[in-house]
Amino acid sequence: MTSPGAATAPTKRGRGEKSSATIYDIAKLAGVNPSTVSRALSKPGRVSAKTQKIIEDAAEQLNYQVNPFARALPTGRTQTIGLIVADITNPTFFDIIRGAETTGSARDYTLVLAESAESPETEVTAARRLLSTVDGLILASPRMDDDHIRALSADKPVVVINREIEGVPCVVPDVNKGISEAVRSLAANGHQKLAYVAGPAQSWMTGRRWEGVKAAAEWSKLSAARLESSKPTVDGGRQVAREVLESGATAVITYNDLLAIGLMQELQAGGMRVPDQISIVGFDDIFGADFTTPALTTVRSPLGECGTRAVTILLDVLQGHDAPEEAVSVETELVVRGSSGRLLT
Amino acid sequence: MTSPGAATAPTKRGRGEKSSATIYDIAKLAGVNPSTVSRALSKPGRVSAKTQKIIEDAAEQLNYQVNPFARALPTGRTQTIGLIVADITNPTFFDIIRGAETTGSARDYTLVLAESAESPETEVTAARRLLSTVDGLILASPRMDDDHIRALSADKPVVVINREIEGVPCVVPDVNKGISEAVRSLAANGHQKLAYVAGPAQSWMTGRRWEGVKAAAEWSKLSAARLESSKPTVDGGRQVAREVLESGATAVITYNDLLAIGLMQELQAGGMRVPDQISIVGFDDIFGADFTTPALTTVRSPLGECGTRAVTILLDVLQGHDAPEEAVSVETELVVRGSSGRLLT
DNA sequence: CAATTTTTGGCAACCGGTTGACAAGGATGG
DNA sequence: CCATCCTTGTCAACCGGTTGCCAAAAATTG
Repeated sequence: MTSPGAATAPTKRGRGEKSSATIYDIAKLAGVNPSTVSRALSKPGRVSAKTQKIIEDAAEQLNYQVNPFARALPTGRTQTIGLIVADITNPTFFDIIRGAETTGSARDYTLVLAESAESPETEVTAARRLLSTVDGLILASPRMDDDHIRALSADKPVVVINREIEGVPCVVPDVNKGISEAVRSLAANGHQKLAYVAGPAQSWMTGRRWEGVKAAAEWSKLSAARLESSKPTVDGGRQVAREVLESGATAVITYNDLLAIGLMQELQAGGMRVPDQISIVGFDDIFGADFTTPALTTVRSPLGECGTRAVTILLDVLQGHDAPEEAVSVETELVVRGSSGRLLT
Repeated sequence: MTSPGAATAPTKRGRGEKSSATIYDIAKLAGVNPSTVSRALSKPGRVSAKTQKIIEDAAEQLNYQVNPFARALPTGRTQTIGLIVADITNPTFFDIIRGAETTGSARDYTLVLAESAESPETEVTAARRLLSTVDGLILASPRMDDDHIRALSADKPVVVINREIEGVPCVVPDVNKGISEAVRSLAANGHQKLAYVAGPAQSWMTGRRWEGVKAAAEWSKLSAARLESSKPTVDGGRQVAREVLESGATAVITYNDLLAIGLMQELQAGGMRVPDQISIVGFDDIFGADFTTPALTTVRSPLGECGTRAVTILLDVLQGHDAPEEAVSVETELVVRGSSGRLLT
């Protein structure tokens, strides 16, 4: 213990006690049958307190760890949940991943991560592959169509984030609160022409957000125009800048923060002053949204909470509880920073 | 086939062909022994081309997928690699995760992710837990001590990113090139007093970077002072701003970009102009480093490549190749953006 | 104290693959 | 044409747990 100095080869493959003990070893040591060990360790109350203790001590002594595969084989339970995101690079998912990982591991579930690279086909493949090795699946902003998702969901529990699908448990930020706050704030600052920069067509959310913006604008008596972006990234934001200018809008709400940041950079590069000449409001409040100058005003979606909620629902379903009938909605809110404000002409 | 219109309940748990076929089903269909099926499917060349074909067709027809658990049980091979990062929230790891996931899934390995929340103990626990279910492990910027890592590495292949450990394969950005570029560039811009803002004490990298800075500064005849930060985040950067000012340095290199961004924000809030009055250089070139105004000059570590290389080495080792004797080093380079430049007094 | 019910532990089959040992069948060589 | 070697498929054991069924033991009851 004290001085490992004379050890032969520290890097050698462990042979001795390393290769983990089995319930058979425990059974021998405790003088009982392997099945009793199995029961003592996984069916609380099934064996007497006395034997339980003996077995637990033996297990402790042998430094026993269940072999997850041996367990999974007959039971199908893997203590593992899968998470598929469209794009690992996209910071929107960072918080979701984090929320899911944290909540999962708090309940002794391991998170398995896969990426679909924004492609519906890759997504389906990845989902199928994962599904066979996990107890349940979380799809964050899935790109595949509803039927595929329902098919997966027929096999094992599935929870969807950022999209509503009839018959599948969903966690969806309720955009309306945040959007109306945003639009009201813009209206209060004297804006009259509003533009919405949309995201990818496969994204269910982009439509949802546009509707919210349209409705809120109507309510506040603003005009709202919808512009399309090539891709929902900083680059896409830069590319849409010209169209924004041409639209004559003085306030822009974008499908996500990345677009907003790119848009702002491009407009500033062209000499526009934000927010004096144009206000920009993003969506999601991703990591880095406050790195910009001015810092980005944005409608925050509690992404971390989405991850957490999704895992919670999933694990509840796995324990036999019913999934919530309706989509679980989490609140969004406007985070006012420097990129939106009064028009100075 | 054509019209499933009259199907009873599409969402019902699949019973029929859903619950996947086994090699026994294939064997029956193909009229051979299950073990022949096993060989046909995993030992190329072991069965005759004719039977091979028959079996493959049958497998196809039954839509066969191996049961990973059944396979893992006798062999120990899981087609899975584990990745442990200190903090999922820290964007430094985003690219590593991404690189690892992409490379892994290209070679049909699934990535399992765990977080240590910056705690050495949690990290050891997570590592132990993961180790039993994966074929190999990647530790990104591990916080646990060398001996723990060697112990893990004695059990299964381990690759370390961002730290060098004798006897364990490592992928480490070679900071010297980037640092000397940075220091030279600062010197060329007339700076004479340099400060380095260090990261957490457990981080092996922070020392390494400080040494690089010290050596390069000496070489370029600059003075270099080392300042400590409370934590390697935006907030930590803000807190260290006063010390930086007091140090009298006109150029600052920080342990990472987060610190640099926080520092810059705080200095700007206090009326300092960057880079006119003070130059700031970060480290890593994380996502968002170019969101700031001015955009952050930084020493880029090719994090994505680190992830990729680590996975490659790991999979090579798993296939029986030898691990590289020495730490694999990937190049760093200075990315000059707006936050560094000539001093205007 | 015997009869009955409840606890508790053991036996053995099973989950779905893998693999060493072996024998039948085919090819080759002397 | 027979001996020999190689190819190819089969048998059976095994990986490490889980679980239904049963019987022995213990606890309860009349």
